[in-house]
Amino acid sequence: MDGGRPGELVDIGPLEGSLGFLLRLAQLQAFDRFDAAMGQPGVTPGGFTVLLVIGMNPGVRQGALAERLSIKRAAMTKIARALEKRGLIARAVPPHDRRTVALSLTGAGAAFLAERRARFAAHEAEAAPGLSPAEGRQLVGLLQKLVRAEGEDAP
Amino acid sequence: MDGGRPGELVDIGPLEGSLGFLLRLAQLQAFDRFDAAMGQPGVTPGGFTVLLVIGMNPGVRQGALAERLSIKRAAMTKIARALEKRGLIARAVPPHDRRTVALSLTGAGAAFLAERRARFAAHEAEAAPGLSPAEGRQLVGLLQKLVRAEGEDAP
DNA sequence: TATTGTTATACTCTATAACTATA
DNA sequence: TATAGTTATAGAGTATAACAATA
Repeated sequence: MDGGRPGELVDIGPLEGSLGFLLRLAQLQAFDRFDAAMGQPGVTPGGFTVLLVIGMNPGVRQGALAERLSIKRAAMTKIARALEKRGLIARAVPPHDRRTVALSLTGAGAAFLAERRARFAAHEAEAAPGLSPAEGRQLVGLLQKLVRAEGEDAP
Repeated sequence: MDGGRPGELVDIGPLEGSLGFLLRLAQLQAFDRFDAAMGQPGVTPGGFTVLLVIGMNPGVRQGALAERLSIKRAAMTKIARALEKRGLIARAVPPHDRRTVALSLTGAGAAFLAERRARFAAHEAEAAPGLSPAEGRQLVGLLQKLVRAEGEDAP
């Protein structure tokens, strides 16, 4: 697993300090850690995220949720349908605007979320293996700053 | 495009400081920036990465390349085949171990890479929009530390 | 006309398992 | 038997375009 037998050394040159490459590796690692922490009965990071945010915003419009999470509307439809099919969320059409769909947790969804929320909190607490708590906070702060700069024309 | 009309506010709670969620947003942004910088005639970040590393390690074994880039062998087969089909790399079976495949750039591949390498360097230079150069280096440093801690049992 | 959600399609990336040919 | 590459298959994620219902 060391990846470095003599004769097998591979020089990745400028990738060593490439933000894009490092983000990919970090996300692969984050996925693995999420799976390990949240465990067995099928929750993807995306699905959990959606459940969590619906729980915090009962009746949230499906499109508003998609926009907030940077998920395309078409993709959100699939996610929401799947969660509804599993009985974790309810989808209702409000009378005042019948184009929209309001999302909320079912009892089962709330229970499901409650049970995993503690695991998620623990997962986030030991968020960054190999980094001190201060470094972890620093990393999060830098990423927030980076992400907020997205698409802004005038700094 | 502001995503914040009254009545549309969506509280994402613990996601605000979630490393996994921020990594996803940052990677989406990095993809967009890569596309904008590298432009038109089809190079995915993955394909470019593979080309770049083959260029720096002529004759590299396909499996060693996959391991170094954290790409599964099966996936690397598809990528290498596609690059070969486009005439950008050559695949050769060395006589001393005929199970393996050694990868190298063709003339066209070398030209293709040379033409894009400057663009990539420029892309990396302005790597982190909204971050100062010092913050950018700090972010890269923290990600490197995070990624290196991956799978290590004894710190 | 514009917006919301839906469907269809496609492409990338990832993961797994079974197969082959070599060692 | 072990390894390198291949193939097949599956799933998640993303992106686009066209569509229906509603505003």
